[in-house]
Amino acid sequence: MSVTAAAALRIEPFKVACSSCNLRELCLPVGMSGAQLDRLDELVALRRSVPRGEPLFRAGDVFQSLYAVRTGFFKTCVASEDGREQVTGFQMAGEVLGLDGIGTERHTCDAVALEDSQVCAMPFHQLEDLTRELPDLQRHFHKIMSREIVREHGVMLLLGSMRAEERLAAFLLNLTQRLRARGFSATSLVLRMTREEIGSYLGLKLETVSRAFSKFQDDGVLEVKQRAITVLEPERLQQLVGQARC
Amino acid sequence: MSVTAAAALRIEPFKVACSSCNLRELCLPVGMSGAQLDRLDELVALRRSVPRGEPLFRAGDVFQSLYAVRTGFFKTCVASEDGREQVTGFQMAGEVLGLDGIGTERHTCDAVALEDSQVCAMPFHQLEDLTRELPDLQRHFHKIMSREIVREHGVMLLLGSMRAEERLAAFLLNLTQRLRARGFSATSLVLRMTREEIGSYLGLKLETVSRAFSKFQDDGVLEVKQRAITVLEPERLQQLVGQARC
DNA sequence: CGCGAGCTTGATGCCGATCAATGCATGTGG
DNA sequence: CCACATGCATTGATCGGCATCAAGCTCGCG
Repeated sequence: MSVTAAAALRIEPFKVACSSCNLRELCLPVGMSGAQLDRLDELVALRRSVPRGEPLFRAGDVFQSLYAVRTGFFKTCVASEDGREQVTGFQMAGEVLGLDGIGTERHTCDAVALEDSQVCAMPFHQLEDLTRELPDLQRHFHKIMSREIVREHGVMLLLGSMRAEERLAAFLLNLTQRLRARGFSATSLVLRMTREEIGSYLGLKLETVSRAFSKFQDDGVLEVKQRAITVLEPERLQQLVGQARC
Repeated sequence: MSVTAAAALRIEPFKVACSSCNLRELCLPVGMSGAQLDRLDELVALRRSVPRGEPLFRAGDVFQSLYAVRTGFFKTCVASEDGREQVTGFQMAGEVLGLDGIGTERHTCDAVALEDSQVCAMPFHQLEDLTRELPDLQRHFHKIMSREIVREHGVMLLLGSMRAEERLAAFLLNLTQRLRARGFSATSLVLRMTREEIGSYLGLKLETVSRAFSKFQDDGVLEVKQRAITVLEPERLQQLVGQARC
């Protein structure tokens, strides 16, 4: 589908429904009953397509909705005044985007599609209203926010105390785990992001990321063909992450 | 009343009440009316004292309550299996502890008092119930979680792309801002944490933190006497943080 | 007073940044 | 179909910032 055709279909003609979505075990509706799902369906009325390279939202944009990734892949990144940029996360199907905007009513980071993607938009104030009626939904929403905080703790640990190869190993293990949870192979994957984006996320330069990939390949831990990665020895990646520094 | 509540009241005979707390403009009750505050007062029935060096909770503990710091100072830290530790934050009066535990029903980090401290415990399930009745409280609670996410984005930027002196400058500016919001001097402060804890938070070794302090002192930006810091030229700290890398 | 925890300061070395060149895949126009 | 441009990745050489190792120093406290 061309970019312009995708734009024309910005409001999808198909009925968007959590109740019939194959991501409902990963997304916001986890653990909700049929009647509850119907209520959520009313809320999630809008599906949006985001072509590769385009932002779903930008820092400074007024915050209105949370977004659940339906298909595709995103990165979120923050920037300081002087232009330094930091990728703060990568999001795949079933994951939620936009939590950063709740605090200030404006988004504080950019969310950019790394491939042609679709999201479900959930107007936040309506979602808040609904969570007051549906305790299960409220509970789950709070868990999603809390887990994001815990995930970021993990990234801080990585950035604060791991060496380059350990960081990349942790990153790859995290990716494969999330892919496996979505029914994909845990051993072969195609990276959606560049070496530079991986580096930004891991606090490394792209050359260092590239060297680490090559090292892993030389050691027989991975097979690397540009962005196509095959994990040959996952347990050695695991070792690397759990290893003491020096 | 539970045994533990009775114990706490023996230590602390005063009625704990958000409505009469001088932190109500910084803490959970921000922007709430008198009637709403009364409801919150019912919830926050328990005050707990935590002596310096003692944990308020530990990773693995069952999650039951959020805690608002009333007096004192805390650090939170996560550890990986191999013993690496990362300080993920420092919390002062009016700030909330325990958000990490919501996702898994267990705490995922340690919260340790850096000086003799007091916290208000808020049983989380009761808080959730109350937020369903008080939209203002719900809104504010969501903002607190979101701001924690945004704060961590900032730390990721710091850890991923700043050099040692920039990190320390950013840290000091953040501390002084928060102290000023509490009515303290923005120029003179006493650090509650060791060089090692600062280093852990900033992804540096304690020697590097110490050298950066000395450098700032030599440059006339700070006066450093062990943990007593005087900021002589805040604008130069600000410069440092906003500066491009090389 | 002497001990110990925490802090400072110096010397050295290493990891990853930087600079630079080359390789490789994709796309575009002649 | 080839020539060429472009974006991304790899690889090598060099450099620099921070970690590491190792003494001293300061201050509070029993």
